[in-house]
Amino acid sequence: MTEEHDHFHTEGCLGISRVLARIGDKWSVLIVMLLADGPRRFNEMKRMIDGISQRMLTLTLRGLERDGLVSRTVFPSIPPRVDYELTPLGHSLREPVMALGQWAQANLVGIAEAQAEFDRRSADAAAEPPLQRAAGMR
Amino acid sequence: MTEEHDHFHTEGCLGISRVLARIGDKWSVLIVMLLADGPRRFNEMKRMIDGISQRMLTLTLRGLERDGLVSRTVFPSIPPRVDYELTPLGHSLREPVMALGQWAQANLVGIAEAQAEFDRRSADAAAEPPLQRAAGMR
DNA sequence: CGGGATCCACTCTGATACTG
DNA sequence: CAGTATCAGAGTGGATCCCG
Repeated sequence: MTEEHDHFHTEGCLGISRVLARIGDKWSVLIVMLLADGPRRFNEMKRMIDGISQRMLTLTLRGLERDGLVSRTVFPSIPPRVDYELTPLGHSLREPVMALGQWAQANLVGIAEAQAEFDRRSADAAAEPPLQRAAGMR
Repeated sequence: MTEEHDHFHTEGCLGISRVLARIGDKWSVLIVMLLADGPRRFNEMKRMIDGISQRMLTLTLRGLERDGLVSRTVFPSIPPRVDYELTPLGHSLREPVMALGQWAQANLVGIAEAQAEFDRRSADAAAEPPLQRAAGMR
């Protein structure tokens, strides 16, 4: 069942990769956080996120629904109405995600600084001649 | 700077997408967890993870180094030796990641069950005729 | 040993058009 | 309104070869 291409101490973090594969995409977390306030309709969510295409909203909601994080309720009315809502499991995911978000905000500047310095040093390294002039290239 | 294609309550979760874009890839978390035990050499890590290609190991380490999560130390010996180590920032990331991992493990079965039922219902839906037989479904 | 460079396969995402 | 279907482009990851 569980493929073990990583054979160190898998016990501690086998599920992380799984979870990250699901919520690590571009929209899942945004949708979960959006649904945290309560049920939403399809186009309502589309408008609120609006960088998202209807395709990705559909696909992401399907994935979340498949994993039991989101429930889908169809009202057979005219016009049709479909509500998406966080399941208890989906709500429970909010806590660790929020923790990650708090870490992110707490360290945003630190990361930005590290990036800036890394890029600066990379630029420096690229600026100096790539050839060895140690032998006295005349 | 910060593009706002999501205009709901961005304050609460703007950094999450950033962080997920970094650690949400296939190997970053694995590497961070691996380095949690202490410094490791390049090929040593490659052997321990072993599903990974040298390319992705290099790329992932570069990304982590750029964000200040991992430090790279070169020993100019023969053969060359390079150690990778978690920075304090990298170590601090372990906590929220572990929280996510614990959530994952706590809910692995629930997710698997949800997936199984979803797939089962999808199969059912695909099996029955795609045309409406509503006129006679009493 | 620790990479860099290149090529290729696959996936993910978005844009567009059509359906019930 | 709430999707589905198809296509095209970008991005991601792997395999291979090469270099210091």
